[in-house]
Amino acid sequence: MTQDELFKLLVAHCKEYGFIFPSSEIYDGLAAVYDYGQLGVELKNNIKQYWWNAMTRLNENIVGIDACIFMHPKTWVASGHVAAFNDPLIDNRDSKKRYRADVLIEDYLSKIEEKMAKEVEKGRRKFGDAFDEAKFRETNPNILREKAHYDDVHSRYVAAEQANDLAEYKQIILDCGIVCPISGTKNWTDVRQFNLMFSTQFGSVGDDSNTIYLRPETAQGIFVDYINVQKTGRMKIPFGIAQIGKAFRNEVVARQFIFRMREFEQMEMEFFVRPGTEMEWFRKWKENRMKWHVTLGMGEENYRFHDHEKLAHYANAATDIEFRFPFGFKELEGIHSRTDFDLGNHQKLSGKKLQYFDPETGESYVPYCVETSIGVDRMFLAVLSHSYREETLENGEKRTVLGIPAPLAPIKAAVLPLIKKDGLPEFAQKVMDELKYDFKCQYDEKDSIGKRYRRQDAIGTPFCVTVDHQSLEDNCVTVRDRDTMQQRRVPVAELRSMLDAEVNLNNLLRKL
RNA sequence: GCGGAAAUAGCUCAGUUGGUAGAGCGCAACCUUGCCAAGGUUGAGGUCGCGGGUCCGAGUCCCGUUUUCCGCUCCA
Repeated sequence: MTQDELFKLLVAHCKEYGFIFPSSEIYDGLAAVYDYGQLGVELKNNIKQYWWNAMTRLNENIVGIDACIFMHPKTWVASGHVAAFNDPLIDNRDSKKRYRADVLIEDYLSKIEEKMAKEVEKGRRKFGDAFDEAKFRETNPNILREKAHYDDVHSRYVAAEQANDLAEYKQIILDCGIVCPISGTKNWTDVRQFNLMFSTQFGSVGDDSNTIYLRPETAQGIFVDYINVQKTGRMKIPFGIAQIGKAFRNEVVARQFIFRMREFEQMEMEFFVRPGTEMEWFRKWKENRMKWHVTLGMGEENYRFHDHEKLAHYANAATDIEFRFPFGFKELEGIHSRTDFDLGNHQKLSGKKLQYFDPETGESYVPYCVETSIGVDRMFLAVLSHSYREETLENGEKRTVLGIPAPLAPIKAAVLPLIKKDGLPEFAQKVMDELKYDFKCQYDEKDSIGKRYRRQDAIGTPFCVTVDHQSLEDNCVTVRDRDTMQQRRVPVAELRSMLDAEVNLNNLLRKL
C-alpha cells in the first residue's frame, strides 16, 4: 500500500470512528474547516495537556496565559501583518502565474521611466556640453508624450491604491496593455484582495473604524500582555509565557486534511532573554523541544530539523522541527529567534514602556525573544498518521490498530463483561466505578468479546479489561494489551496503579 | 485562483442504450454462543451533493454550483 492510499484510509478512519468530521457536513461542508469528534477531542486535549504541563510545570520560570482572539487593530500594524499580508493579486490564465497587481503596474511605470531616461541620453549625446536636461525634458515631444502617460497612469494607480479599488487595478493593467512576462498574453483574471487575516465588525455595524481581525497567530497576545505578566508575576529574565489557543488564516489554498486549515490551534511559548544571549537560548529550546517530541516514542528517525535560509521579517534565526507525514517531511513546529522585533514595535506604537531593568547588569532593555510554536492539529495528525496500521494476523484475519502512545490515547481502558448475564455486567460496572475517576474508560457489552477487542483496537485503546465468571470468585480480571494482544490476570485492587503506570501523561514528563 | 477527476445508505461500492433504488459491512432490538471481527430472526436508514435544463420519464444526458482529491500557484 502506498503512503497516499494509507493517508486516504486514515482520513476515512478518522470520520468513521469519530475523530474528525468535515465541518457543517450536512450543508456540504466548509472548505478546509474540520471538527473534532468525540474521540478526537480527547486525543487533542491530551496533546495539549502534555505540552502545557511540560512548559508550565517543568519550568518554574514559564507561566501560562489565555489571551483573546480579538485584539486591538494596532496589534497587527506593530506585528507587521497588516503591511506584509494585504496584497492585490491577479492571475494570468495562460501561464497560470500569479502576480501582485500593484507590482505589475509599478514595473510598468519604471519601464516608462527607463524609456524617458534613454531619450534623455540620446539628447545628451546629440547636444554634448550644451545639453540642458530640464529644458530638454520640457520640450522633447517623445518625452512629453511618455511623461503625460506616466502621470496619467501614476495618478490612477495612487488613487486606486488609496481607495483599494481592485477593479481599477485591473483596468489600468488592461489599458496599459501589460502582459504576463511568461506567457506574453493579456488573459488576466480579476484582481482579488489577498488578505491573510479574517476581519469582522466589532461593535455596531457600518463603520470602517470598527473593523478588527481574528488573530492570525497567538503570539501577539503574549507580547501585548508581556508587561502585565512580568510585573504581576514578578518574573525575572529569562522567563517564558506559554499559551494555547485558536488562530485564523485565510489561506489561498488550504489542503491536506487538517495539516493546513483556516481555523487552527497553536501552542506557543515566548521566552524572553537578555539581548546577546538569544542564540544560546535558541539552541537550548531546539534541543528541549526535540526531546519533547522524541519522548512520545514515535521514532527518532521520523523527526528532523530544517534550518531556514530565508528569514522572516522578525527573525535572526529560525528552524523547523519536521515530522515524517504520509505526504513527506513537513513542518510540525517552528523555533524562531524573534529578537526584540515584536516588543520593540509594540513599545513604539503604543507609547508604553516595555523595558526590563536587569538587576545583574544594571541596564534597562527591551528583551529579546525565542519562540517555540507548534500546531495542535499538526501534532494530532502526526500522532494519528504514525499510529494507524493494518495488520494481518496468523489466522489470516485483518486487524486495524491505532497504536497511539498510551498516555495520549482518547480511551485509556475498555471494561468488558465476557457475556452480558450471570452478574458479569454488574461486576464490570463496579470496575468502571473504580476506574472512572482517574481514567477515561468505555464500557461495552455488545457483540462477541473478539469483536469488542477489535473495536477498541480501531480507536487506539491501550487496554481491555475483561470480566469473566472467575472474576466473581477471585476478584481478578483479564487485561489485554492492544499492541501485543497478550493477556494477563490482574486483581481488581491493583488495576488503578497498573493502568496509572502505563497511561498517565505525567510519567512522560519524568522522562524529559 | 487555474486545470483534471470524483460525489449513490454510517462505511466500501454496484446500478446496462434514460424506464419506480441495490449489495456487503456497520447500526438497533431479541434469541443462541462465550477470550480475538460467530450464527439466526426482525427492524431503522437514501427525494442518488445542491440548483436549473432536455425528455412522456433523469442516479444515468446538458449547464451552473458546492465539497473533496491530484497537479500548478501561495505559504511568517
